[in-house]
Amino acid sequence: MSARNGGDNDTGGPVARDELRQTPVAELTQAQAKTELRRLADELHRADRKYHGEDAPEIPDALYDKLKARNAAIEERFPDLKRPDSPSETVGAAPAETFAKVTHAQRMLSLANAFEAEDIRDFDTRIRRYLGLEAGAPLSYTSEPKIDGLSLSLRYEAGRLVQAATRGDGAVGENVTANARTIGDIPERLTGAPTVLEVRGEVYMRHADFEALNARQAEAGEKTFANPRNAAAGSLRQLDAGVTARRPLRFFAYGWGEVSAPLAETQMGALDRLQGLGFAINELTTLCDGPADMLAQYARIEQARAELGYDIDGVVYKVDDLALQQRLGYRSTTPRFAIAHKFPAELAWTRLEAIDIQVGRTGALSPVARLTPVTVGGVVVSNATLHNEDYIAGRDAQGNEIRGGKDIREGDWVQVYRAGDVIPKVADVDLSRRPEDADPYRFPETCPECGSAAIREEGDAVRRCIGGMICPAQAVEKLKHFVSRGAFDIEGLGEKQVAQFYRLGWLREPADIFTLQERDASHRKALVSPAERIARVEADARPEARLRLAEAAGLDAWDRAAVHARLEELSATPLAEIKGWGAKSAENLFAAIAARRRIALDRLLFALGIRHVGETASRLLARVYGTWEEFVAAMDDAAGCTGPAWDRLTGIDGVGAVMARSLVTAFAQAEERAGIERLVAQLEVEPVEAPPAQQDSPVAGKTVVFTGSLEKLTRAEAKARAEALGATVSGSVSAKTDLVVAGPGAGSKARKAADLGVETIDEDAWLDLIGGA
DNA sequence: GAGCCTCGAGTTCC
DNA sequence: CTCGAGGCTC
Repeated sequence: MSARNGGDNDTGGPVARDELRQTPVAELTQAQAKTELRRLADELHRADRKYHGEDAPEIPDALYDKLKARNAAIEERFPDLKRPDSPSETVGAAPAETFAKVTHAQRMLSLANAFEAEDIRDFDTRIRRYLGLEAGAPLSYTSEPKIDGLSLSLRYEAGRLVQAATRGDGAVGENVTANARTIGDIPERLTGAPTVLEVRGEVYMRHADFEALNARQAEAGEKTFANPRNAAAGSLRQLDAGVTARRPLRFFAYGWGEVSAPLAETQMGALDRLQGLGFAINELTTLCDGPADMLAQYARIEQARAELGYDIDGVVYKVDDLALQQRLGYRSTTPRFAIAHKFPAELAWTRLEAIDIQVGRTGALSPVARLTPVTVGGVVVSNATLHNEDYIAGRDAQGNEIRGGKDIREGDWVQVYRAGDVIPKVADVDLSRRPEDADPYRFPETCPECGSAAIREEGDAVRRCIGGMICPAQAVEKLKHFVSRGAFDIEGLGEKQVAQFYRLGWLREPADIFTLQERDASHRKALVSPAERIARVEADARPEARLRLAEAAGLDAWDRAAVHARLEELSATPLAEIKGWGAKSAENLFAAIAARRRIALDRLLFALGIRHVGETASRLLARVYGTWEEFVAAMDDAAGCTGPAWDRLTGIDGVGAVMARSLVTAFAQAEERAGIERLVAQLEVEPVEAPPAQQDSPVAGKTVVFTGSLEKLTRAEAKARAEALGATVSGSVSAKTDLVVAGPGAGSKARKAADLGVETIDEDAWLDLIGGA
């Protein structure tokens, strides 16, 4: 147990023993319960307040946990007595359901990965080439262990910690300020820091602390964590900062975001500066003078790994010179000046019990390995992806043998690892342990969910079910996609609910969502009769199909008559009276659905789930066509895959022939089109304003060319923005070009611009010109 | 036509 | 997170 955690329950002293001699919860009277809840609330709140900044907490952690457990038990037995200030809710700060979102002043990027020595040498070569350095020129890098925790950005203004945010998707994270303040390694105040300073680093948990925490959790009857990283993540993301305060979290600083004044001229200098300000910097951080030195340092850190006392998953190298870092800049998701050299993934052998096929929303048949559960990298894995047909067969997309041509069979012993420490994959097969009766796996040529043909297009890696909305798996996945975050994002209608409603026959397609309330009011929710639902699953050879329907109907086992009766009953029962719903949640659901009848064009386009058309493409299309009517007309006009409408579509930067054909086909096919029309009939589609071409912008009427890589904008965005400001964007530089915006890596176009005497500026200058935002 | 970069789609476990 | 494939640049 760490020094920070007061002690074990048996060291709790008289108070603890007294607490434990309480009346069992089951025997409490109402009045006793009420009194005790008040006392527990007082005590726990006081403990939470006292905990911060004092060496010795008022009560030991084990007792704190017991009091909290008792409070929860009493609340469970007497829910009506639960206090408004219940300690089981958020302590201190105003109760919040989730963390507030925080937009990072500077994006928190991830790092490119390297696995081999070769990758590191390539990294060095690439950087030298990019910077135009000669082979022998000196170039140093910092190296430091890559801590296996979660990244955190700390914002200090005038030396005070004002905000702590998780990485999130890099652009927007979660505000965990109250929690970060409870971490001992994170200073509340800095002296001598720039006015604005964002410190970035990793929150982690030491092995010993992790084990002590798990022991405590187990004793308190709460869930234990699979590994220190999960424990650290789970602890930081507590809505109750009082809980975080009791978790032994630590913090290493490794970088920074926005700063009002430079920290130093080198990476190493900046880290020293951060250390001087009071941050912990990893003690294994060193300076390397080239790839050979970096690899030697990698070997040293790998050696030291087992003794460190905390998890690391590789080594990070960064160009030391900050001016060079700036010249190298960033790609869309990673800096060019840094790379993470990952340790080999942990491997584990286990038995492949079965190969199952899942059907996705596009009809893709994906094989999933069902494994005898095995621990890999601290997590128990029982499923793993097998990618596709070729991967199982031991062939690559060109039909060449891979992995020595070992085909994977049910019953085999397979080697599993977690790619990027997350996604379990099957890496290898032990042929010597293959059972004699193992047959080569035959990839199905019909859809296991609906029996339709599953066809593999020429040159495609995946086999797809052609059943469309006939296929229950595709229908459910389409519905899930429809309600997902970037699409309709209907509160109270998540994956579980749509799957359930589909099984009950209440929803067949997205349009049905908007008629649900009406059907609910008339006590006839089912669009598919119970008899039909039952016939459907009885036609399915797999017993789990029946079981799933029975479960959706709220039964434990398949019994045709009972299922039929339940389906009838549920269809006729208002949602508000169905178990697990209630008046308020039903009301909220219908309100949320109604609120989404008005939907922005880009969300609608994404929600349709047309192949190759994702979030980004939907946004582009919406900006170009503006309104639903305009968009549909364009799809119809382009149906022949030729003509001006087709040219306009494929002329959009980011839309090629494949996506265009996919779009046009979706609107031309009678059934798919009818489904779309049924949906849109329920909606009011908000136009997306292609910001009106401004006549007065500094670039209005000019011809602009973008070249090289842009860092703050995608090319498509840059083009759209420039056009919105009245500029014409061209692909090649000519005498007619007014302005060239050249990012790093610009080649022939920048040279041509120089030859022609065309004005050339960099991306930042461009953003200044058009007014930033 | 090759090579790079980004997007889309599919994946697991908590 | 990773793979595959689409789309763009050179």
